Amino acid sequence: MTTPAVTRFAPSPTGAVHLGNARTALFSYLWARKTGGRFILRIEDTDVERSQHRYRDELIAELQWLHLTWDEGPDVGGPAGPYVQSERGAIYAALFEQLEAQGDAYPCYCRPEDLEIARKLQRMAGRPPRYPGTCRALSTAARRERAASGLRPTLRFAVPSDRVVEFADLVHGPQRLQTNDIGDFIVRREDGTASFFFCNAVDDALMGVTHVLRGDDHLANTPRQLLVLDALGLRRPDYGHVGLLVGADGAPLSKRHGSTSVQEFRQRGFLAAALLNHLVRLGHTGDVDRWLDLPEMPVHFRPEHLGKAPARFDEAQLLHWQKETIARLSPTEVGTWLGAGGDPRVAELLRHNVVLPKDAAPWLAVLRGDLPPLGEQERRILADAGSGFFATAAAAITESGADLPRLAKLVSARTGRRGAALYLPLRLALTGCAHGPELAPLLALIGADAARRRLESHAQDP
RNA sequence: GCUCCCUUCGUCUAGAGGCCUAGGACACGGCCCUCUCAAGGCUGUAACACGGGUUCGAAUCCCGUAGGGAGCGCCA
Repeated sequence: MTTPAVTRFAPSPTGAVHLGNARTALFSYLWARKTGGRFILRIEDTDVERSQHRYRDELIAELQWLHLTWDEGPDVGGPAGPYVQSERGAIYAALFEQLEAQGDAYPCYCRPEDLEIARKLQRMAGRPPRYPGTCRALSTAARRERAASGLRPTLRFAVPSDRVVEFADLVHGPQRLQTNDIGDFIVRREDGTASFFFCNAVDDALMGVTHVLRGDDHLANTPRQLLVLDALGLRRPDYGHVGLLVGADGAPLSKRHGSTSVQEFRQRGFLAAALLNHLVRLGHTGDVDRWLDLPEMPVHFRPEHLGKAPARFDEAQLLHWQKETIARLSPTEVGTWLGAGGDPRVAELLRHNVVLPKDAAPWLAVLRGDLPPLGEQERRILADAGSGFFATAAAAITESGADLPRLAKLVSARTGRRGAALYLPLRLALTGCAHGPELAPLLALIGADAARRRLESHAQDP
């Protein structure tokens, strides 16, 4: 358990960082930190169509926001660079050559349209859609002929027949798959770039990755990658396929579930530590229930407790960790989190009543003197206290100032009211709301003058 | 269609044949504390998908069924 694990996060810069990806990144990060190993960031941008620089920048920004720091990566370098796949063409080229020379790969001249048709036919015939092997047996002459006619081939891996690929999945246990169930797959596209099955596996091996944690959706594809690695004589990493992260309805997380990217949660005002605390419990159980700071998470991370079943993302639970996180923020941190940037006393006052920054708005309005309309029940409580009560209170505040204990003492002595009968009408007159933050600091912030005016406004009515 | 994977309270999960009249956390309800809300303390409701085996004994092992998911791409 103490052998240092080299793990990685290998996103493709084709969109915002999804929660599911963030979770596997977190698990990988924790594993490396737990064992004193290394955590690598690798950018898988072989899909030139969809990859964008801004996504890469965003992705890095989100990981930094989460404080998931990497030891090797595109920005910090490292011994196995470059860490961006689009810059690793030369490395792949040599490997393609080796594969071809060994007879483990062959050029394929089939056109996408033809393959599409073949797939359809196979499906209709009730057979799994697989590459029929058209180009596998092409003679050298035939290959030359096609090449001469200007066709640019892809490179296909020649999957050996009648063999069984076995591996021990870190979370699913022993796996075996017949090679006959796997069609020859493309390792190099027509444009010369490497395909996922190839470069993803190869880079893991080349970068010394020992443990690959990824989503369940890759489980069935792992044998292909193992085949490539074996053919190239590269070391197989251990693979762990964690159950997918799904929405509340059990369907794969998508836009219709609301926020699904790290960015969206950050923009809504969720704290990184809150997100981390929720994610670390999705499809994983540590050895403690309590809120954890990122630096102490590795100790409590238990790879053997990674789950196979899909986990539902439940915002109610995220909210809980958000509250826990807020409770641990320093006053200045609360201030910056709430935006306003202003008074630390305001931040301190609101921190227990706000889970997202937007929740602060009504209270900031109350401080400004912009009270919410009174409800039926609130009016009844005010009427019950009576205008005399508020006249007394307004008079008392000129003596006590914005000092609640003193004010309460005076008003209590003069009206005989105490407890809820005393505080509730005061709170209502002052804030317009029956519940909210502590009244004493609230009063102090409202100030004696504004408070007196609010009390007086209720002293008029009959 | 074929192959593979998954299935414990509403949710996240503990559980690796007897320790389980199934434990914890979140959510929900009640009580306490309290000017209110939040927090905190106590407490309650609530689950082994189904059907067969194996066994003295099964949430745990085996086989089926159902439901869900993934893969079979010049996406990753």
